[in-house]
Amino acid sequence: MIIGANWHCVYIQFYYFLRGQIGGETVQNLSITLESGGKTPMYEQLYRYFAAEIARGHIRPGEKLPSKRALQEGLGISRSTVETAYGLLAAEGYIEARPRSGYYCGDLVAPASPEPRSRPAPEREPERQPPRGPDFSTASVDVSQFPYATWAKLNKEVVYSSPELLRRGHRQGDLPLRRALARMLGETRGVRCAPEDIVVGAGMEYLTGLILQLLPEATVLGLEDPGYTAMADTALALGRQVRYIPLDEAGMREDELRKSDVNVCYVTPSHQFPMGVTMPASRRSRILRWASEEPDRYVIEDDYDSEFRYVGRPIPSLKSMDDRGRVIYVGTFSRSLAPSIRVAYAVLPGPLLAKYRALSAHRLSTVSRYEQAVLALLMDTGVYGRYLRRLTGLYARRRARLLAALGDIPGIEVSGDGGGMHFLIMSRERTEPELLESALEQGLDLAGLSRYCHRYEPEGGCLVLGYGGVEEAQLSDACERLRRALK
Amino acid sequence: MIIGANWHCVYIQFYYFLRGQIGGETVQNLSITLESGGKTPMYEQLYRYFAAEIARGHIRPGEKLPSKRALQEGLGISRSTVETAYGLLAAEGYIEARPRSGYYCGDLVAPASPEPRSRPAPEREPERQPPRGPDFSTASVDVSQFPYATWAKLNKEVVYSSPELLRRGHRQGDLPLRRALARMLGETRGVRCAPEDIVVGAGMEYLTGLILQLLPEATVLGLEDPGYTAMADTALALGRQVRYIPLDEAGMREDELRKSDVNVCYVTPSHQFPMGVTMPASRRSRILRWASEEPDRYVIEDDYDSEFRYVGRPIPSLKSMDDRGRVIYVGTFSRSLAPSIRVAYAVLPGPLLAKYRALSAHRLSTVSRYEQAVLALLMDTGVYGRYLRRLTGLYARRRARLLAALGDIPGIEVSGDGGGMHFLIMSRERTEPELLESALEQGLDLAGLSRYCHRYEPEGGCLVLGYGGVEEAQLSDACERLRRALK
DNA sequence: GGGTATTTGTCCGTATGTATG
DNA sequence: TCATACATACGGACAAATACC
Repeated sequence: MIIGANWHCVYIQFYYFLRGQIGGETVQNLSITLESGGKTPMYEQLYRYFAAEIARGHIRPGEKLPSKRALQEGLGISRSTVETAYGLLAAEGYIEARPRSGYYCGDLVAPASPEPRSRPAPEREPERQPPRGPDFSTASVDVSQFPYATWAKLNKEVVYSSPELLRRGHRQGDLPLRRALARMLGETRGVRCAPEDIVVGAGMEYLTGLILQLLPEATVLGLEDPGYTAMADTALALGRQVRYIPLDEAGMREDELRKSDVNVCYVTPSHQFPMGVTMPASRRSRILRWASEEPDRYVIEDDYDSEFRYVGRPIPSLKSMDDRGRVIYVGTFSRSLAPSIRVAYAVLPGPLLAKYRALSAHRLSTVSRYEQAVLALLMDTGVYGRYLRRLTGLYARRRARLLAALGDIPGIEVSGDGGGMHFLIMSRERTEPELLESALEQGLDLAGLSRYCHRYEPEGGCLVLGYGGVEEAQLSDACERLRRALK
Repeated sequence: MIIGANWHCVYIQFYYFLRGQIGGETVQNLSITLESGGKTPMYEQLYRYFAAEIARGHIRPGEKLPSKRALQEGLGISRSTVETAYGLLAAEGYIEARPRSGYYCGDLVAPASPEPRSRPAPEREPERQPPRGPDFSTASVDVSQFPYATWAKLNKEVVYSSPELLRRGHRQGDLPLRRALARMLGETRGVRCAPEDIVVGAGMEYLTGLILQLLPEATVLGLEDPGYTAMADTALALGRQVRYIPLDEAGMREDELRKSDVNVCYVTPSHQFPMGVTMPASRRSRILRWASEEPDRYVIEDDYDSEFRYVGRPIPSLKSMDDRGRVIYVGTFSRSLAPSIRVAYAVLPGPLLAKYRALSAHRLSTVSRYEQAVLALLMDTGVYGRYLRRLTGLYARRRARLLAALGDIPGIEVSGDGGGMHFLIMSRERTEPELLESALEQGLDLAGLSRYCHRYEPEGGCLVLGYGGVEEAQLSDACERLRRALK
């Protein structure tokens, strides 16, 4: 850039939206920089720009050019400048005018394929392939029963209901949703809370990040080992210290918790991930006692997969047993409704709620108000409850078929299958890599337990088998492959 | 709790969704704890629970009770247990059975008003009142023209399009949206980027928080003074150091920036908030030069309100002039579409993108995929572009009327009115509190400049007047009130 | 609005433990 | 010790009502 010429140079952006097709074609970015006061008049710069773009095939035959007014406003120049340029282009057949419709690119001079842009796109991240074999990932859930029609109908109602829903909502989430959540949590999880105690946010990761920001910087977070690795990532990204607390058959060990310097622990009592154990009431009250012994101790209760339980009776949530305000309860719709519905919720104890309100004075909830309203209606009308029950039945049948298929294989033990959408397969005779390899030979991409472990070393090989995403039609085949892999 | 009796005690949560009405009624949480193996049989406990709830009016006449199967599954007990309990209740008139429909609360024994729950709700946060006078807040935007019908139609199409949209999407945001964004940014802001460089997130606050997490912990963030206060809140909550850099009539002062120890600065070049100045190309290139001089320096360009510009020519975005990969470009749909649509986007330079990918290995995008798809369609079909042009015209007319109304008032100066949805009113004769008070006398709740200032002290009184939210019907009245307040 | 799948009260056979004779 | 009755708890089959598409 020549200094001095700067003052005569005005950069102008090209303001224009293609009437594009949705699909796989290459994105074409048009961008002009015009100079006024230079030796080339502006109309000529415009003319040259479009002529070149058309000649290179970046604007293709039949494509609509921006209207004169759009260019005028977008570029901040006079309409006659655009008119002169378009006149030149039209005279030479680059474009043709359709009165009262617009200018369209002519079909005379286009090369066969558009010339590539000068700057190459950076290395593409490979897009996700649709999996061919059965999907035993613990992250997948069944969406085949999703109430599409109801969702679409409620959405339409909600959009047309009031312009108010386009304006700024409540930062903790809109009241109807929080009210519905408070009722649901009371009825299904024994969590007595008011809508005022609830914060709604865009997904569990966002919400746990938010909670960690509400806790003092000196917080030492205790995580389950093995456990949910994303929680560790979130904590470390926020600069919080992390300790790994071993589990036993009742969940996080309270004695180990006491030996550590942890002051906030994160647990999944209803169906521990990945071990699948359910924390019994005795351990729950021990953990609560630990939390109540120091003023800044908290328990983050991730009520993971509590919606799905097949054997035994429900155990009350930690939060429902918490009379000291030591439990931060979090839950999500990602697994009960769909992973792409990014709504999670937290019930905050008073001090944290106050800190949240002070911290996020100017913030809004991170969830679209339309989606909040649809969800609230879904719960209030009972559709969500019925859907949950149907899903539970579906998963229960799927689990039963899988367990039956695995039942008579010698040397294999299944555990953690009382609820949720995954269980563990343990083999004393074969190691995890051996198991994974023979699964891969059957076309099964399974997960080993070790990826969730920090210090813990399982005896023998362990696989974590999620069945939420296994399609019903593939189930027989999936069972067969599993049997062959594990035999 | 009696130790020893623990082993015979099984807690059971009441699993049940009301077929509720949507509305203002008090939330009623029901929750049972049953004991099996004690001396009272379970059906009797159930019976007593419901009888008490009905007698207290917590379950009201005509209300539906949970189905036998819902209770059976939810409580993990037998259906006949529920049946016995319901039979007793029905025999005594508490409830009545409607075959093949459900059990409903009878209307014989209900008290006039429900007995309050034992635990009182915590102090309620006052819900937002709808403002009566004209809304001159800078946070409000005009949603009267929002394409409701198109939004609802596209949403329906999207919901029915594919179950794939319920599954886990791309963590940076789905490709169609990023592709549409890349094209739009190229066309309107000269930002040449690939969809791979874009990260979509739930609102500007979330995204800036994310970006700050990608920057080293030792980062010192330079903010505009006066400026957007939420950015400071976000940075401080994440434990980042903050410096305030003064402005001049060209935006953030580069000389002051150099004097400071800042290595990442946050600027709003297109229409500075709140001063409303547009950073000229010369200052932009100076800021860019500053950023390129040290390896860890970055500029966060918040292209705030760049969509709306009324005078002069567009100035290219900083990002479009950035050939060293020093600019993090961020934008949002909150102001161009609606505040409740929580979608913002960032264009990350290579190293930060790599860090993002490493950090968020297991995360998903925080925006609902349905909403992403609708937005992509809105852009691809040109609806969004046309809507933006219509909005620009609307705001331009509104601005003109306001400026005309203020034009002949002596002692008043207007500035920062070249674009966006707000401008500044300065008075050399009256102080800010005086101005605010006389505005309040006219029923106008205006914002003073001082609330956005850290060290900066404006000469005379300054008001920040946002006109995005002033309703068209109220405009004449609003002008009149303003004139009276400022005279 | 109409066809289909699911939900729901009802009825009924079964199992287990306890009290009674 | 054994037979019987009863109380309590469990789950399958059926047809109507309802929800969902």
